Amino acid sequence: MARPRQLPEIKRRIPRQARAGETVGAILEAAAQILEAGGLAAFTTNAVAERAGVSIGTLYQYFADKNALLRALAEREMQAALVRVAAAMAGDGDASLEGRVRATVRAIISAFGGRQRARKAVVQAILAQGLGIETMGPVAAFIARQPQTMKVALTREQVFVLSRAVMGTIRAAVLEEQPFFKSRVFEDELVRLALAYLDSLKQITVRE
Amino acid sequence: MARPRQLPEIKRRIPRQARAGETVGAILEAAAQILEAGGLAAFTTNAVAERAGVSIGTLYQYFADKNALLRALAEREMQAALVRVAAAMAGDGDASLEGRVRATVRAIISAFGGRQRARKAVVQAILAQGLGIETMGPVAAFIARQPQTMKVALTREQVFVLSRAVMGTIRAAVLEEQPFFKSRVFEDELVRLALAYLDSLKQITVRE
Amino acid sequence: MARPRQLPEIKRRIPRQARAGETVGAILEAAAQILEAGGLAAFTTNAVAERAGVSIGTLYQYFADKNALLRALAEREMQAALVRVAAAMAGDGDASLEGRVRATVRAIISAFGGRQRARKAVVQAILAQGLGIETMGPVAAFIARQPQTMKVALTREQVFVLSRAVMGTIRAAVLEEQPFFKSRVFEDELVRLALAYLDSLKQITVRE
Amino acid sequence: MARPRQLPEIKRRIPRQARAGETVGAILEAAAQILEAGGLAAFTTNAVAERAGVSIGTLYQYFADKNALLRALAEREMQAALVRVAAAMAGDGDASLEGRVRATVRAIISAFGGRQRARKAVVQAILAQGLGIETMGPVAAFIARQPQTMKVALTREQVFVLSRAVMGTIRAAVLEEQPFFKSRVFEDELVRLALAYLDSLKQITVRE
DNA sequence: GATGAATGAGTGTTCATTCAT
DNA sequence: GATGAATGAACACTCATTCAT
Repeated sequence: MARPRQLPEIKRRIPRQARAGETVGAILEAAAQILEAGGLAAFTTNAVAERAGVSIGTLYQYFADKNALLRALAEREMQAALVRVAAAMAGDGDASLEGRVRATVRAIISAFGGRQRARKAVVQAILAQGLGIETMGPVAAFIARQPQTMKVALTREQVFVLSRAVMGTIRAAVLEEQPFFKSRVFEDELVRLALAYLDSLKQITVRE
Repeated sequence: MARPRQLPEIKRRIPRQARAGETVGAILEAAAQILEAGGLAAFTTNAVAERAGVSIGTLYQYFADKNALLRALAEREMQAALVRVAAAMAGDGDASLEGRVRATVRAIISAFGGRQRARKAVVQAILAQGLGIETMGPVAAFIARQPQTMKVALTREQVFVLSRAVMGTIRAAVLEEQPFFKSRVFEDELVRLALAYLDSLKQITVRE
Repeated sequence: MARPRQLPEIKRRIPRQARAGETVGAILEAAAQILEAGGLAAFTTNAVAERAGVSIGTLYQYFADKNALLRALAEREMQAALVRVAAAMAGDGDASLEGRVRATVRAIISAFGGRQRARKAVVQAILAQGLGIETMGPVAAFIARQPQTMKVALTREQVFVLSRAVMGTIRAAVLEEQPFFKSRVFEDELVRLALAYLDSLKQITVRE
Repeated sequence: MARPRQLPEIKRRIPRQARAGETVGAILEAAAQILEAGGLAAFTTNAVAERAGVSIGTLYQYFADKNALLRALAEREMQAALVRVAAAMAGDGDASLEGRVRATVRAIISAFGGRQRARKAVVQAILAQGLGIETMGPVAAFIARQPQTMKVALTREQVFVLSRAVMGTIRAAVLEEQPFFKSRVFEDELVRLALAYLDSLKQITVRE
């Protein structure tokens, strides 16, 4: 009959017992599965709770509302993507620009490879919340940092264009479910795109 | 969006009278306004009907369901974008590759410039319906056609990368509401991106 | 996922068809019955809709929320009480002060006589909404007007004490479900209370 | 408030240790504070437990359910009011009828003076439980006893009218949050009301 | 063709209460 | 005795859609 509002907080309760940690994990995993199986339309708090094997009340003990759950999921997914990218780069001996660009592109593609639908839904949901790509920030920032190892100083517009062109193309391939998504050919073209753009910047920079 | 499923048909009734045509137009315009003002959350069939000044029953006389309305709106917007792109190219004397690329980029940007929120919402909604960019196909196809005027034959992956890189970056700027969205600098970088990629293809093609 | 707020309005839709008018009446009647039968605890919007024989959606087509329904009910009840009081006075030939006071007291008591529980619940609910007795204002104002026919000018505190003493006592009898509620003896004491207070005011006024 | 019914018992466990006594006290104080700060809407068992610094489980160790907590609170408040009334009378040398009536009225008013919101909420809640004024009984009984020191024997209806008229008027002032609530003028009128009524009874009694 | 009253499945969310630890 | 994670019935409310008029 009345609802006092609070500031948006992702988690309502910090789990202090071991059991609680498992519960949160189960809920997030269930959320990802629901999203994967039925997209955003099937993503209801009741459905998530049921699949997680917990009561709806328990879900709300850890997540303030539906959006908080979505945000937490997005963060988890993005964190995982970041780890993959970093790992891919660390394990690669090829320190050339192309080597690094390729490793990054590949890591992002493979990060989007599993559970495409879930990721798609998460992306959509995040956008719908108006949170923009900021939530995906870590990955974008990571991409943005790479050119700094070159002698080229990028403007913010150039960083934006480079990172969004690569990620936007990958995202389009995911969303459109393109068959060549994981092919070597596609990867090659993305690498070419990034290198060509960086190369054109270097020439200009040198020229001036 | 709930209820019994039927074959997806955009329009339930083809308007044959002038009055009916006006009604459809009014509904679509109302839909765009609602979307612009309140985003997807405010986009309810009742709200659209009310703003259009028709009864909810009348709305359903022309649109099978909410999604059909959204699809029709997307088509209208895309058609308009296409007209702008074509017009921009026709009116420009600069027939060089850069001239054409720039005109295209500018047309797309300006197409997204008005009613950003509405367009954002439409894009989200279209994606949510799983229709992918196919609905945006005409524009993508248009972009894809341009390189053919060069001596370069593009593979489908290359067409995809080129078109999605440009559109994806623009879309990201829209969705993230970047301040430099309509700046000349941003436009320059997009042009550079496209030209650099095309240039890298030419070299390779020539080489082989 | 989001809820735009609106100003509190009692009715959401003004019924324009005959059918709608009946529906509103049925809903209010059902609300009164539910309240009468089970008190505030049983008063759920779903229960009211079901008893009214309409869908929950229809209820919300006419009442913005649960409180709006309660407010509408309170107004209806208070209006009815007012009519009874006015009618009681008009039909009585005894124009003496005691005659008028007695008629008023009797009308109020009998107004509270039917559907006591419903009235009790309405009163509680109105108070819980923080609307205070203002909603019951018409009756209180009516009471307040009576002494003006005497030669006594009452201060606002005196009007308050007189009206609330009478109504408060009656209300207490209702809420406590006192057995003597409708007895002549109880009525006599209320009349005595009002007359004694008025009399004490007159003496003072005269004196000064 | 839902769930299986049991016999109404206020306290589930009688605290025998000092620590337990403090716990009960802390819970009641927390309950009063919550009520004062946020009204009945904010009064949840979890909120009370949290503010009291005990776990929800502990709260339920001492109070069978939410209503029991409310009842205990009402009793505590009423007891405190009673003490004030008694103290006010004992310390007053003016043993005249008016002196005693005035002291009583003043004590009740001041009892309602602090933490008005909490008291208002308690009153509402008690009424909502259908417990009526019986819980407030001690005070009413106390009031009722006063006239016995006179030579007037009151009927139960007269006791009821006298006590409820005074308390009802004060309660109305609290609930309506009247600005003159603590003014001398208001107190005067209440005293006048009580004396006038008592006086009218004496005359009648004497006459017959 | 148009209307708009009516529908009702479905959603997010709360909170009193229990019980294993 | 104390804890707090878990429960789940219950509720208010929305909105796409239908169909009698």
